[in-house]
Amino acid sequence: MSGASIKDVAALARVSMSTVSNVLNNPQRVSAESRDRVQRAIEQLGFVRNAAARQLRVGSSKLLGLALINISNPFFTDVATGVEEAAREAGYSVLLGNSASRPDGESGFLELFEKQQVDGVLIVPSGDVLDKLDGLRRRGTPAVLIDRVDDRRAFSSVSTDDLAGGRLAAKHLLSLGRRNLWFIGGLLSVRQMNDRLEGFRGMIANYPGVSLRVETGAFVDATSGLEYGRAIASLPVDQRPDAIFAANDMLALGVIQGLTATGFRVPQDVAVIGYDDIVFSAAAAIPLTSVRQPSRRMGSTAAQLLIDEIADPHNFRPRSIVYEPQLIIRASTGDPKGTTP
Amino acid sequence: MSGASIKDVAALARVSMSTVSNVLNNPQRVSAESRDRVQRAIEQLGFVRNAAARQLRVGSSKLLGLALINISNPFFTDVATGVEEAAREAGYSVLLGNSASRPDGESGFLELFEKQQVDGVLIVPSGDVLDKLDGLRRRGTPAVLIDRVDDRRAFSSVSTDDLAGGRLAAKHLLSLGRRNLWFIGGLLSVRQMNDRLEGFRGMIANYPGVSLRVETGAFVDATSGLEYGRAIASLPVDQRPDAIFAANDMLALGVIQGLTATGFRVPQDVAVIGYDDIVFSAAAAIPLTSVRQPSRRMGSTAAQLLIDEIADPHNFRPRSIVYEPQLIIRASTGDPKGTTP
DNA sequence: TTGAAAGCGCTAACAT
DNA sequence: ATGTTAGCGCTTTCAA
Repeated sequence: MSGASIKDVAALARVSMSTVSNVLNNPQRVSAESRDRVQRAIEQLGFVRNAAARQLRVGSSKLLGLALINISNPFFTDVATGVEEAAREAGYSVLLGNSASRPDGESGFLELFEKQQVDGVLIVPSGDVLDKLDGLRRRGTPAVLIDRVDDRRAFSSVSTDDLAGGRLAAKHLLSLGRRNLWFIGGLLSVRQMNDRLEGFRGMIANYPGVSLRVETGAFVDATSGLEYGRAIASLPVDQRPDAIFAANDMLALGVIQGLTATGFRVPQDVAVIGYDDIVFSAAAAIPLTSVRQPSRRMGSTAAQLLIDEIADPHNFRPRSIVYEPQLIIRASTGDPKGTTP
Repeated sequence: MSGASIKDVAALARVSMSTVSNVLNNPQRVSAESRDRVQRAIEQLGFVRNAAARQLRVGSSKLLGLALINISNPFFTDVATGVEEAAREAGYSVLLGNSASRPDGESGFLELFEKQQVDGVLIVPSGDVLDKLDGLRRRGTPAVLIDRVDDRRAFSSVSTDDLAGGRLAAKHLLSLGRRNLWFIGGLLSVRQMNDRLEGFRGMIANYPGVSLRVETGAFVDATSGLEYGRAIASLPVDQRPDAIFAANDMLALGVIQGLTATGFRVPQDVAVIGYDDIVFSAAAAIPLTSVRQPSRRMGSTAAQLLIDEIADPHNFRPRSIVYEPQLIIRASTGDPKGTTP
């Protein structure tokens, strides 16, 4: 029924437990003959090393924890793909946590990660987890932030310049002649959100006669976007926007659906711009203009930073890597062909 | 530096290790006073239980392993969301594995799962893993298949009737008057693929004068779809399809992009139908007709089956739950409005 | 109600 | 080259 242990393998191969262990960890120290016998015994018994026991003894699990806000958003799965690539190359596996699935969100996962003795944590923070991460680090588990920086520069981070991203979006909409702008996003306590808004606002400040309305809520998914889009129809005409900056593409795609469902034309009546440039934005009904983040690269870079820190915790200096966002113009803000890749 | 152990907590609270353990596992057996002291010590030290040690002793990890083919496909993340919901309710956490990220694919993950001592495995199988799963079960780890059945009925499974799905697709295209049909999919050794094709083929057999061409390859993602779509332009006119059934929506979305990029009109020149009905299909440039699978429910049902089996392995009887697929008609096969939700 | 001690499976220091 | 043994942190009898 239950799995075979090193003891069983040793008995079958007529060697000691440490020889089996050496076959597993230092094959060169073992004679070819014993090695063969052990290998055969392992196969015969279907022996699989018990990681719990190994971890307990060695202290390291060769596991990285990755806490994501929402696994349904392709931006995050791209990040995850990047993380997995870099992790695999360095011999690590990744424990993927989807905060949305837990009532206690990301901090629930941090605790799971710590219990599971991961060697390090990667996190796309939404709530206020920095204190928790401090605790983790004090107890020996390093962490790297993805998608936002740590103002105190205590943790390494890999992010995109969200202030610049917000400015890019504003500049583009303003250059199109739009003057009644809306920002739609999630909680402004989430740093990324706030920065995108601040960049947006800052650029607008240079233009007199432009109005900005800020709509924020708890959710930033397609469904909530749809509701925002629909709600606009019931507003007095003079309160309607002629352009919307949505804090991520899922939200933007939903907003467009809501707008078109209630008879608005995008971009003629309302231009819409998103953030992240997820893969589906290019192929959307109305191809979406978006501020692109190099999601996959962010993931692999962050994993690399973390792995370096794990390998040499003493010489560790926090590093903040900030990528430049890139504006991808498509039909949702007026590119007539909408064919930009 | 490194984390505190039960021993440290015991020392600080001036009780024995077993009392600390009891506070953690059987609080009612401990006097209120000791409980308080222990709780304070735990907080003061930032103590977090070492899961490795606990697992080693108890044998159970309260972890479920979920092996997915490709985390970038929303169908799979929907399944994962369902799994996580059901798992969480039952007190389990899930270890999410993305086969695409490993050279050894899913079997690499099965080994990781076994090493990590998961209590059970959920898998959307692509390769031939049934032998591996047999081994796992023999060693005490049950498994449930998602998205396909086990012909030998040795494992429980949750799937959609892919034969029926294939027939649904064929019937729809034929009713539209299409006569030169293509099937585009991945490896036919993958059971789901093969069934979708067989259902498709079976329905076509009832119609004389209809041609079927089958194109299969290693990948079933948007990129490979794009290439298939493009390639059609370079074919002699009499060899071109007037309808394409793609084995999943990612592929279908890619095919449409490839077709439109080379000047074909969808659905006028070529109708395209996908499979899964991922969330982005409704909002695509040309809204995609698709065969819907209840992805999230499949995930939660599968997790439930697995958890039941873990709870009572002796009374276990394999169960196969098969959902009926549903045809969702949109513009890519001619619905003029393309507004079906 | 509490404590002492054995042992889960593995590795690593030490001995042979 | 191989074997013996202690111990990682926890839970769980069993005794007190």
